[in-house]
Parts: sequence; C-alpha cells; structure tokens
Amino acid sequence: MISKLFSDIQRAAADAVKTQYDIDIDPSILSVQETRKEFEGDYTLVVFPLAKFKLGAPPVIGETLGKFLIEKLDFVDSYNVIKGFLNLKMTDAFWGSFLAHAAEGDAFLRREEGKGQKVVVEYCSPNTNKPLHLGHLRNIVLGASITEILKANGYQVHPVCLFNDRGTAISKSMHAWMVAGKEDTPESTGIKGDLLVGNYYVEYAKLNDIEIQQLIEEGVKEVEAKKKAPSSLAVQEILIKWENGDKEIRALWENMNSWVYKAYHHTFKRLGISFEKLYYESQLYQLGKEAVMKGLESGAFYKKDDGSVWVDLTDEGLDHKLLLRSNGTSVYITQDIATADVRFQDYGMDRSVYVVGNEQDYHFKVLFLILKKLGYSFSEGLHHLSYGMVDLPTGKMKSREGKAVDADDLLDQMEQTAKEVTEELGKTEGMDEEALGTLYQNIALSALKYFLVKVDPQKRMLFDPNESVDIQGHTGPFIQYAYTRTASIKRKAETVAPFKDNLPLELPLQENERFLLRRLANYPEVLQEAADQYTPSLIANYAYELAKDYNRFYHGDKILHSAHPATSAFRFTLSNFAGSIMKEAMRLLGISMPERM
RNA sequence: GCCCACGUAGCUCAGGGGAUUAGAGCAUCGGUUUCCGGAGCCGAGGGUCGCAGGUUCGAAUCCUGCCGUGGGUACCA
Repeated sequence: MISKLFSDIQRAAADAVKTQYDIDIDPSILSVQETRKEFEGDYTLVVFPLAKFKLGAPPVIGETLGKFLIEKLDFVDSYNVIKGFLNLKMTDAFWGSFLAHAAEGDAFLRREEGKGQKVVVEYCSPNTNKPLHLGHLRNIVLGASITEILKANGYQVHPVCLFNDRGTAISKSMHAWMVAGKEDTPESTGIKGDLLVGNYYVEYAKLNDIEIQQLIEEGVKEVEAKKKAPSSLAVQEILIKWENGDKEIRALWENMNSWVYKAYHHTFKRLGISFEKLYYESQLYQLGKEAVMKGLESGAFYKKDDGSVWVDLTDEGLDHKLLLRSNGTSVYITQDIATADVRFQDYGMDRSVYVVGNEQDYHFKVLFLILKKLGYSFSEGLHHLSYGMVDLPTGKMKSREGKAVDADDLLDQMEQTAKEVTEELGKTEGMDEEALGTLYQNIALSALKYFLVKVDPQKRMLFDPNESVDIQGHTGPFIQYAYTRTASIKRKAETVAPFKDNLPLELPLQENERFLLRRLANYPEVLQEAADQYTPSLIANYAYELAKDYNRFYHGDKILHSAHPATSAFRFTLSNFAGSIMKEAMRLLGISMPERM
C-alpha cells in the first residue's frame, strides 16, 4: 500500500519535471520517505537529486513540484518546502479511507509474494548431551519467528529439527555415567533428564582435564596427552562399539537420549514451539557417502591417491575441502549434504533456511557451494540465518564447564517476577488459578522471547543473569500492556459503531492519530523486509514503535467519549486496528497477547 | 598470517545515503492518576557514531587503510 503510494508520488513528480522543465527523468531517483517528526507533513519527496539537471535551486524546484502535485494527486492536502525537501501532507479522507479498508478482514496482514513456494526451516538442532540453554533459546526464537514471518508472506513453510544424537558429545556423557557407577536416572535422582546427562558431560570434562594434566606432567606433549588420556580412549571405544551395534552401548545410548528427549519436549511445549518433522543424525550419518559418490561421478568432486574425496572451491575464492576421509568415513559436511538430499526427497522445497550460530558461517558457505555444484534445484534458495552468541558477563556460555543459563530455570525465575508485578497491579480480579498461571507464563515468555529477538541476529548479545530480564521499557510485556488497553477499550465500547469510509470526520486528525496511522500503513513493508532479509528483529522493533505510538494516541483525546460520535467511531476503529496489528506482529515472534494482565 | 562479523550515551540496543538538535530503553533527576488500565505519559542531564583518509550537493550510513573485540581457518562437530 505504501510502496504503491510512493511510486504514485514519484511518477507524478517525474511528470511534473517533464511538463515544467521538459526533461525526462527516472522516477526512482526521487526518493520518498516518512516526514521527520519536527516537520509538518506525512511523506517527503527529496528533490536534491534534481540539482544535477541545473533546473535551479532545490527549494524553488520543490515549490514548483509541490504546486503540481497538489493539483494532480487528490490525496495530497498541502505541502511545504524546506531546503530540498518537499513535505506532503495527506488529506484526512485519505487516512479515513485507509483505515476503513485496512481494518476490514485480514488481507492487510498477509502478503502473496511467496505463494506456491515451499521453504524448509531447520532450527534448534541440539546436541543431545546437555540441557537447552539461553543460546539455544535465541536459536529457537529466531527459527520459530522466521517460520511465521515467511508464512505471513505467503510461503508454505516446514519447520524441522535435526537432533545431533550420536557422536563424541553424547559418548562423553555415557562414559562419565558408567564411571560413576551406572546408577542414576532422572527418576532415581529427581533431576530432569537433560540436566542429568549434561552434568555427566561436565563430569567427563573435569576427569578428562585432570588426566591430560597428569600426562603433561609426566612429559607427554599436550596434543598427545589429549589423545592418550584414558577417558579420551574410552570415548573412542564407545564410538566404535556404537557403530558396531554393541548391545550394551546401544541400550545406554537409547536410554540416555530418551531422558533428554523427554525433557526437551517438555521445554518445547513450554516455549510453544513444535516441528513438523524431527530428523536424527543417527539415521542420516551414513547416507553421506552415496551423495559424495554421485558428485564424484558427475565430476564435481575428485579423489586423491589415498582414497580421500575432496571438492575444489578455489574458483569460488575458497580452498579445497575434505568430504570423505581416506578410511571412507564421512565428516560433518558430508552429513549435511545427505541431509539436504533427504530433505529434498521429503519436501521438494524451493528454499531452505538453516538457523545456526555464526561460528559456522564458513561451513555453510562451503555447503551451499557444494550443493550448487551438485546441481540441486533449491541451491539458489539456500540461506544461513546466522546469529551471534549469547555471552555472559564472565564470557562465553560453556556447557562443558557447566557455565550456561538453563532455559527452564530462567523461565521459572521469570514467571515468578511476572506474578509479583501482576499481583501488585491488581487488574486480574475474577481470574481463576489456572488462568493466572497461564498469564504469568505468557508474560514471562513474552519478556524472554522479545529480549532475544529484538536484537539484530548478526550481533552478539550480552545476558547478565544477575539482572533479570526487564519487563518495563523496550520489552515484550510493554507491548502486551499496550494491547490490553485496546482490549479493555473494546470491552467497554460495545455500543460504538465501527468507522466506515463514508462517514465524515468531524474533527481534523490530530498529530498523534496521524503518526499512528502512518505506522500502521507501513506494516506490510516491514513484513516484507523481515522476510526478504530473514530478520525477525525488524518486526520486534516495529511492534515496539507501534505500541509507543498507540500509547501516545491513547493519552491524547478520549477514544470513547469524545465530543462527536463520528470521532469516537474513528478513534475506536483506529484503536482496534492498532490492537490487531500489535497482536499479529507479536504472533509472528511467537508471543501471544493476553486480554488482561 | 589469511577470511568473516561486530565497534553509536555509563549499560543494552535502533538508525545502514538525506533535514538545524544522531534516536529508544535501562540507570539518574523532576513532573504527571477525582477522567477509557500509571507495566503508562511528559520532561532534564548524558554522544570525538572506534581512528584516519576518500566518494558525494549531502556520510553514523558507501569505499580503502588502521586499531579493538569475537569467531573461523582440522581426515572435530
């Protein structure tokens, strides 16, 4: 809607230049933007770029164009020129018409761009040897929201999760558990399964470090010591036994994973996320070899004398990359090739999005080039949604040192805070115990998810566990609170008829109303940009700005009891519309809106 | 060494060619409730936009170099 408006203005301005100065210009050189707050107007045409045609001083050109536009475009009410900026004020009728139409149905909330295109989004994808921590949470929130954002843009989206359920990580926990006496279970200890397994992972790391230290003191070189430490050797043995299908090892492996999955599914449920399909590395890791063989046949890869298989990426500015070890076993990237292939068989997707931390930027660059070489039809639609780590004030979060913020603990803590603040405010009379529990959970999730998603994914972010996540200011609960105001207004206004396009506005629009309308009109653009750039933070920041604009509007003239019924109808419809956009924007972030809080 | 990302107020972050005064939140200080919900609203103080060049009518924004931080550069995942 705005993009069409902007191009209308640009075209009219280009026409003006043609008729007034007899010069043909490309309309797109005249950029249109929102008028800055301190000036009068809604949208601004920048006329500086015309300077190079030597038509005169920019302010004079601005005047000429302004006069022309006000004649030609019936939605332009007035204009003013400051330096090379032509500020255009839209008519009240324009805004009235916008509101009446946009607020009707939900066409305004959806875009068609991705219609007919299938996208697979892989996110979360944990190693199953430890609890989900704050870093996973950032991943999950990004993955879940990009899924919804793409859907709202018309794509058919399939969210999937890949469990890295085998390999050295889980084997370390297994070894420590066996060393400790093969006794503890989640049931016997009362410790949730992922944490229990994670504790053994920490135990392993401690044991391993001590052994290495000892060897070094005995004069063994560090590199050697890491390989020769008894626990390191034990893990290698576990890996081999696992591959050979050793009964005892397989049983323990299944058992430990089941503890972890049980806990994960509980956490997933709590976070309100679900996947369409779960993939397991243990079922995929052997398929890589076939894929590599195909590439070998087609000439995309090459074989060295020792039997190892490589891909040459020097043409793309990278180096040679190993795909298959000389002993025939696969490496990390081999599995990813296979996984992409399996996924294509499952979904026939046009695009594939991987939500993975930015320490793997290079890995995905390589993977995407390889998939392209192999000629996959979806290789043009690959995207790595890369995000920065969540750091603690003490540095990186490290599971192996037990230095991580557990997702469930954090949520417990935040629900408590939400409860305290809500009770203090006392707006929840009449809600039963269960509804209150849901509400606290909702507020806690909103604070946490919003905190994680509002920052540009590319940037690292800092989390201080000693300072709990805010619920005031630029936060999820702030936006929820603004929404509950719209809900409250709605409850109290059953008799107010909605505003229709044919109704007159008895008063000229107030500044706060215009700002709010402008913000709302911009929603489809933000929705598109968030999808095009795979950046949910754009939606988050938009929702915040919208809530702020709404609060200013709310603190202005009365919505329901204004002097004229037509004005009340208009303000009421505006309030409701703002509420539904807030709700939709937050839904895209995986946050639901309470009606009261 | 080479490659990538990041560097904006005390702290956490927006803005990513455009306006004189670079915006928010937190923290600090002040105002605001007989009136639709004060988790709010209004205001004050606080900035060499890492540094130096360049491109441009115009640079926090684009380019180059340097500095700082983090990550990558494994027959690890």
